[in-house]
Amino acid sequence: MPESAAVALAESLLREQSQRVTAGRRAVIRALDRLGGHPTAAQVETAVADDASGVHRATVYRTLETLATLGVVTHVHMSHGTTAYHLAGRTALRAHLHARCRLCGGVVDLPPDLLDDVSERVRETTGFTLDPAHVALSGTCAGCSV
Amino acid sequence: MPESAAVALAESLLREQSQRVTAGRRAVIRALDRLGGHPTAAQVETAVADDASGVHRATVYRTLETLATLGVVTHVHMSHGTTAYHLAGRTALRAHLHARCRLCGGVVDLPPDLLDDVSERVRETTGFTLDPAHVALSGTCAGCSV
DNA sequence: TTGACTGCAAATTGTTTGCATCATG
DNA sequence: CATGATGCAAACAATTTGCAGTCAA
Repeated sequence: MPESAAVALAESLLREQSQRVTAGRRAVIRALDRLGGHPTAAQVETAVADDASGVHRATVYRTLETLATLGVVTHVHMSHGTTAYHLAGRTALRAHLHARCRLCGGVVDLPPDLLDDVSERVRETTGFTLDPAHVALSGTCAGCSV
Repeated sequence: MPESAAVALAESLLREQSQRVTAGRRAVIRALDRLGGHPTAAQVETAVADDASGVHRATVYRTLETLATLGVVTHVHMSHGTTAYHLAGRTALRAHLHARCRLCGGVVDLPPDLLDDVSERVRETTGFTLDPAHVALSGTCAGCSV
């Protein structure tokens, strides 16, 4: 998906759900698009400040939460207590999984179906329904394992 | 493992590694033993206060960290940013996994080998080495799924 | 005795909230 | 022009740190 297309899509998703497209929200969406990867709210805040200054920290958090509930962005909780966000492309019918390197903090994407059979097994034996996309797994990445 | 045995074991593990056995540390260990389950640092703090008052919050955190590095306790990071602890029994050759209900906050234990083949697959394909015991998986428990 | 451990208070980090004001739809 | 979004400042929760005093070994 080309860069600005993701931004346009996000804005139209807002309008579809009769949400206001404000300068702050647009700045957050642009920042997410520009940053790519899995930025934390704090990183988005910094990026927004670089772009369109005057957008307050609280607005960034409120906007990210709103966008998440509208399905415009996806969020993952990281092991050390922060939350990472990224734009949910139209093609992302299902959110992929994440693993975060405990040493360098880098995040790698994992296939969405990675834990399907494990989830099934857990549900059968314990009644617990896993939602593996909601938290990042932990470990050490290839670069840090040397 | 009987209750006081776990406490005695923890203290001897401290001595073995030439660490001081102080009143504060003992209170933390007793609290962990008494609480059972997967208490957070804040819950341990409260329990310690009930038992032997005068132990400071900072001491509880420092003690839990020390005990963790010494292998006396195990810790798991929860999705909402807290950390849960429990005494690492001698028999726990390998730490089991955890899943936390996003609705009620309850923690269920999962078998240690649950993600063995998934981990293997991830390592082969991406070079990332998972450590699945380090973070709690997320989802909804049987009771909250109704 | 002495260095590790503790208490205290204050700083940090990440995030949220109440309220008055502002601007989108 | 009404309602929902924003800025601001202050509250928040969980955790950490510097420092001086204390105590286990």
